[in-house]
Amino acid sequence: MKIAEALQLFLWLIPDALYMFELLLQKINEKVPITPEESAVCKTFFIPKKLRKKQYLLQEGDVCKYVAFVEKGMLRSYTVDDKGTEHIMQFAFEGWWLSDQFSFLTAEPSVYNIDALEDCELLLLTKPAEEEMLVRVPKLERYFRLLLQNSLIAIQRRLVSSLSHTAEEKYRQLLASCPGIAQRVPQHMMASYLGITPETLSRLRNPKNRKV
Amino acid sequence: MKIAEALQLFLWLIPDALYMFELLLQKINEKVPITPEESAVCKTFFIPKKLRKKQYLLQEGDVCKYVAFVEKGMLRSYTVDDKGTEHIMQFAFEGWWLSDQFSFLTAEPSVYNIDALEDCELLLLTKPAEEEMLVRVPKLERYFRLLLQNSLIAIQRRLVSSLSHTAEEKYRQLLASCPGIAQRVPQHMMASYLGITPETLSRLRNPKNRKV
DNA sequence: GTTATTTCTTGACCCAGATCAATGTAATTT
DNA sequence: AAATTACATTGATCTGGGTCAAGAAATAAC
Repeated sequence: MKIAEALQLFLWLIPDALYMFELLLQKINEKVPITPEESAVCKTFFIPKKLRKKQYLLQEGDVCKYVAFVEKGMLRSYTVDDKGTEHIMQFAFEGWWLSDQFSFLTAEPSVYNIDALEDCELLLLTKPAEEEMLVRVPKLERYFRLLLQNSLIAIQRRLVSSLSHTAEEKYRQLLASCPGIAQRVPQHMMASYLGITPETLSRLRNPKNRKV
Repeated sequence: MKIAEALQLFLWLIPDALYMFELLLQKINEKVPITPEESAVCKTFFIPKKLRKKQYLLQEGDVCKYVAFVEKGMLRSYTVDDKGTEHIMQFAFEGWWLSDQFSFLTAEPSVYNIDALEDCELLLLTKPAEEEMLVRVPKLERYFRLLLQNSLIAIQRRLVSSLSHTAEEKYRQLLASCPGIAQRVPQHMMASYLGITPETLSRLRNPKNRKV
């Protein structure tokens, strides 16, 4: 608790870090209305962190110590296979959470890399901080359960899509579920996310280039 | 609570239903050791149910009211697309849990069907029963979190596999992660689970039939 | 035991998407 | 501004797995 109080004081002194919580609190309130007092308590548990483009938040082999809330910027998680090919598992934009749940929960080394695709402002939460926070603001249990639920549904939908849809259908579904992604993410990364080659994605975006 | 007590008494009168809890309690104890008293409390919340082969536990459009623990037998969950093709999402054997988490949690109509592939003995848990049980035996919170965690990891692994492996690799991975499945599940259902056609699966099982 | 269904195998053929390769076009770096 | 490096397009060609069709085995039904 001493550390949390010191952090609170620290944040007070740095106006820049103050409005970093805006989006987080807004997102929480959308699902679980909380009082200003609870908001204040909540804030004390997060570690603000800025990440420059291309910097790692997590590297394969390390234990994932944080779940990250994205206030600003964009990240991705991915694996690298034996041939050196990257396979993107997830993107995360403003208002999204990202971590390796498995490594975070079990404290086993992660098989994922997470890095910044743009300069980022993050709010990090450690396991002990999360637990203490849930004791102090029990309402948030619900919020975190909803998050887990949503990610389970999203990944199920993606699995079905990858098993029974064509490349084009998968691409359309991605655009629909995440509008604006095409403007921010390089094409070859979307291809990796969809499990298709960059060439195929390019072709289906420019129907003129289709084979005869 | 009255209902739970009545149920307890009822079970006492039917020796057949008594040993139905063996596997469940064993599975729980593997992950979260509980006392005999806690076991006894735990038992009162489950509804034993037998299901004949081909009977439904859940039909598309209905709300999923139960999570099911499989004491005996085997089930599957699946969707049917607009062309009438079945897409199998999951199998569940003895010692596994099965439900549509999304429908169960949100009480919205399910998009899945769940039916029995063999005669089954199940233990059903409703949402209110689950909540009450977790209050009475808080240790189980951990058990259920572990379950959710594991299913998230399993589905992630399957997604990676479906995006970047060949049909043969996916099949091998299925056999490895679920030994004995080939002896119990019809081949065309494994094909559906893997997102390939029955013909392709047949060919890769009999390498002689490979094309030249 | 015979018939009907369901499941599995095998063949011939086709196509979506991969691979290989070359060129064009931003972005970064120096 | 020139030079690297990273991304995107386009073409030519190949292939894993799909589709269609017809038997063969195995189960279930009567």
